[in-house]
Amino acid sequence: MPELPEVETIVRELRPALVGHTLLHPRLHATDVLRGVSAARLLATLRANRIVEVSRRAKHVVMQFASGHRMIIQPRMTGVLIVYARRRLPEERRYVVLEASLGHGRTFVFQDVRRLGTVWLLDEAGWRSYTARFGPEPLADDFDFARFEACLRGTRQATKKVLMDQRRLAGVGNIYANEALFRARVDPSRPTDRLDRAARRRLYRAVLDVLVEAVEHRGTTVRDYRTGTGERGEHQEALDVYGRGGEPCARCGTRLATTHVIDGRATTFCFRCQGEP
DNA sequence: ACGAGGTCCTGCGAGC
DNA sequence: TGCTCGCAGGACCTCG
Repeated sequence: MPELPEVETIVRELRPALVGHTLLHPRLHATDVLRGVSAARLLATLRANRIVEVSRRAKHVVMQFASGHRMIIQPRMTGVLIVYARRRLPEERRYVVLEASLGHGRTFVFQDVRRLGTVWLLDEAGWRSYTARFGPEPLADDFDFARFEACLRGTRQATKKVLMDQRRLAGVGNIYANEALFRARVDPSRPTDRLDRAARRRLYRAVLDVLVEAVEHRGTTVRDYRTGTGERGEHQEALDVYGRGGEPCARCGTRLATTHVIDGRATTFCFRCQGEP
C-alpha cells in the first residue's frame, strides 16, 4: 500500500528511465481510473510530449511534460509503476491500466489489481489547486518542529487520524502512522490537543525517522507493493507493530493489541508503552 | 466540526 | 473440496 516511502522509491527509480523520453504508443486498458480527463485527450497529450520531470507529492507520482501538463498517478492500494527492461512474464501483463514503450525494449507500465488507483491530467492551474489540497511534505528541508505542531493544532481528533489526514500532513498512511506512534510511545487514540510538548517532540522525531528509514529500505512490501524496477521493498523486516498484533512488544514484551476503532483502520499498539501524554 | 458509514475494487484466508 | 463472507485501506462522499 504505497505511502510516502514507497512512492518516493518508485519515483527515484522511474526518474532516470523516464526523464527526457516520450511515452511511445501509449495504451489505456481501463478508463474508470481517469479523473477529469478523457482517454482520447490523455493519450494525445502523452504522444505529443516529452517527460521533463518525475516527482512525488504526498502519495502520488507526478510526471511533468514539456507542454506544462502533469499526469498524476495515485497507486492507492495495489497500484504499481514499473519500467521493465525485458520482456514481461504472462503474470506481469495482468491488470495493466496504462502502458507505453520507451524504446530500446523498455516498457513503462501502471498496473493495478483492484483499480482503486486514479490517473489525472492537469494543466498549471489544475496542478496548483491539486497540490494545495495537501499538507506539508514531512521530508522537506523546511519541515521543522513548529510546522509539525501546526499540523496537529485546531482539532481534538485522535492523533493517528490526524497523522493520516493528507490535508494536514502529506504522505503518512496506516503503516507509518502505527510505526511512528509506537516509536514515540504515544497512544494512537489520544486527541492531539492532549499531547504535551515532549510527546509532540517525540512524535515529530519518530515520523521523520520512520519515513527516512523506510525510504532507505525502499519501502514496505506486505503483498502488492513493488519498486519502480519491480522488486520488493525491505522495510517489512523492520516493522515494530504494523501487522504484528498478538506478538510481543519489541520494547517491553507485552502482547501487542490490534483495534479498528480509530477511523476503521487496523491500529496495532502496545498498551503498556503507548500510554504517555 | 465531528463521527459514522458507504463507495470503489479484487484477492485471499478463515470458517463451515 | 467448494462455497460464502469479511477484510485489506486510501481518498472521497453523504448524512445526522
